[in-house]
Amino acid sequence: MLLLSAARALVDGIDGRVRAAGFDDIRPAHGFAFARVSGAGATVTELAEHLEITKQAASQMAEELIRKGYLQRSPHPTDARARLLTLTEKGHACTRAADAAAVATLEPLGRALTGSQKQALRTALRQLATPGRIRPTW
Amino acid sequence: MLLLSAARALVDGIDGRVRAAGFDDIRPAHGFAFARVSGAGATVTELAEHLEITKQAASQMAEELIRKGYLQRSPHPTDARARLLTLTEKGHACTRAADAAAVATLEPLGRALTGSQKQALRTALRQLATPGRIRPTW
DNA sequence: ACTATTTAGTCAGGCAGCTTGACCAAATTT
DNA sequence: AAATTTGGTCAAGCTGCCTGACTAAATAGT
Repeated sequence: MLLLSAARALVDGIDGRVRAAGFDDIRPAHGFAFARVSGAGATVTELAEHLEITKQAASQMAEELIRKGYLQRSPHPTDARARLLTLTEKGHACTRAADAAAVATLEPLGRALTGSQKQALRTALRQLATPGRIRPTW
Repeated sequence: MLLLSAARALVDGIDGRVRAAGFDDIRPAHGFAFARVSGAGATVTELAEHLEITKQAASQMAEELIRKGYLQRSPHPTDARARLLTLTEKGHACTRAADAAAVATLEPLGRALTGSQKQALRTALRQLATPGRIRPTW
């Protein structure tokens, strides 16, 4: 229960700060999409695999984020079927805000724990976490 | 990310084991309902508050869990408007299975950590967790 | 080189789980 | 005893996901 509550508090904390920063038309789930698209970009199919949803659902989400100005589509450099999704400047600004929000949310925790406690925390979470399977969909 | 992944792994682990135990017609969200209903029981309104959803949604969920044999309705002892939701024997069996599933899922973690590491983990999670707001709905 | 299969993506329709709004009956307040 | 609040349901609608069917480009097989 503590673990679930902490996870929820983290998501709520980040979401609240991101919204407060002016990005109030997106949901936490979109953050997981941004994480995959940032960097070299991603195709709809790659996004779908990362989020563990169907291509159709990923396509809809991409459409929404494009419409809202966070993503853009460009022709894929090597595959004429595919189209590359990348962050717009607004998308980059939003991920920067999310990073800052995460830091701010975790800051009191960072101050409250000693170095060895942080280490123990990482160890425990890593022990439990399954690689991949990040996005909570329940 | 580690924290979210760990939370997801915990939920997936419990869900998988509960399903494997034969309770394959319910979702993790129902576990949070059982937690509130178990004990002295609860009304639809109390359930709604606990799950942070509307009364209508809680009513539907209760209806479903009654239909599937996990809950039962009885007249409320002191309020003729209200009806008390309680666990059936099947509901109790399911919560026992869920408890066992949680223990089994966390068992490797328990073996891997020293006492002081467990203590540090609790401290850290408690620091972050908001009282109430357990159910992850994002 | 030509056919067959796979892969990236979209269109269409449907469903589950939630919402808001309107309402009734019992309890509580004034 | 009238007015308000509270517990619960009915009805309708929305959203985010799903399955199924399809097109076009890439890749594999012969």
